Amino acid sequence: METPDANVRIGAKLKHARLLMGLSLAELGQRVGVTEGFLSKLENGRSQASIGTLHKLVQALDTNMSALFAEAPEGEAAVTVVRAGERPRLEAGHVRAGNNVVLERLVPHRPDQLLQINIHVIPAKGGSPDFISHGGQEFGYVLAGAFTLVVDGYERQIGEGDAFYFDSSLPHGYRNDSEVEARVLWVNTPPTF
Amino acid sequence: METPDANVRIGAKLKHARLLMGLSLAELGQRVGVTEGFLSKLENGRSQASIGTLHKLVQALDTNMSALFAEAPEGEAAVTVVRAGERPRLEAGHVRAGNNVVLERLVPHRPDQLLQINIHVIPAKGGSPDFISHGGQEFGYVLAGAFTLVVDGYERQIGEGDAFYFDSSLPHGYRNDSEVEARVLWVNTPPTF
DNA sequence: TCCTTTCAGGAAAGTATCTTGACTAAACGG
DNA sequence: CCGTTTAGTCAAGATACTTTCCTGAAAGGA
Repeated sequence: METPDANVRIGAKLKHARLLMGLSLAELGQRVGVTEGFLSKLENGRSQASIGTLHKLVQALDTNMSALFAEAPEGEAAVTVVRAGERPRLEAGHVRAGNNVVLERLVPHRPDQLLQINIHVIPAKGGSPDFISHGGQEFGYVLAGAFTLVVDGYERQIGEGDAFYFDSSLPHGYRNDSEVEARVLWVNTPPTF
Repeated sequence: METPDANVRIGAKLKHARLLMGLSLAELGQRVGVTEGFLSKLENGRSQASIGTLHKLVQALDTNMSALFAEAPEGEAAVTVVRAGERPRLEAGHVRAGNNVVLERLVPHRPDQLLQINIHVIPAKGGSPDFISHGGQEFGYVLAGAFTLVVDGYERQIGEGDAFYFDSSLPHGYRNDSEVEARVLWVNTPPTF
């Protein structure tokens, strides 16, 4: 009847995983076959899921049971850490994702978020599907490889270790003419597409 | 539909400032004396505010007019690129710089900047001088090495490729207990433009 | 066997936030 | 005056999440 912290802890992890995937309760519920309301209860520790449902959940959320049940190392949810091997990879569902570009989400997507940060993995000969413009500013840092950034009609070659910065209202896009995959850490603010 | 771009730019800044204050459209509207709906339109560049309303807005949002109206540079200068070998290195003059920590500035410091991004080079056995707290949110990505992040009195080991983010209002600092230098890409959303 | 209890999960109403389209009233140009 | 803008309101709508109440199946007793 009472809700021991165990439920709250695993609920919080479920929520975190879901936000990282950029899913709403309804979307996740549809994929897993449970209702929005039940998921809400789960995330807030007001209900428990069966093992079967939990299994489907961790699969849909790209996690595993042991991660879910791992004792919260210390209990402070104040800092969110996304470990190197544990980032959800999004191949679609983002304006920018297309033409084989894969995004690795580094911060969960939530309404009060000021920043939106992903690693854009641009395959050789790949690029953004088209040019977009919106509010805010953006920044990038090339972790590996090189690519061509196109902003407001001007092209620039950006290489490993280089950083760039521009206003999001200018039409922008990119492509990778090289023979190797490029990995770019990309920061947007504010997250309005 | 004269200058849609300007409206979008200002709108984005307004939204950013509002999120920084943690206000909803309704709350801000109540303080300033306009409706939720109108604010929504403003933030999305679908309407313009009068000077009077704008003035009340910047006051409520703790900004000023000139920051709102600051324009992004035009043409080729629109994109700022900082090449890998050409970053200014700051050994002092920054709140965070101390105890041998060196900052490599990735974006030039300008008044209209929404983001502040540096690579923190934390030497072995080095760390931030003390704990600070301010407005906004911050994010980091470990380029190399490992270090210990301390937020709200709670410690976490962060390794290469890991990412983290937290609310800047929590007291935070870091140190490097390891034997090798750590390089962390650090993103701050400054409380003012 | 019957009765009770428990609980995973559903249905749907409720709440909060943001968006949008239709409208109004005041300013402004001629 | 009169037509045109336009800053701003109003209310409906779209999402996303929460909560209350209900059900049906399993698991006990006794």
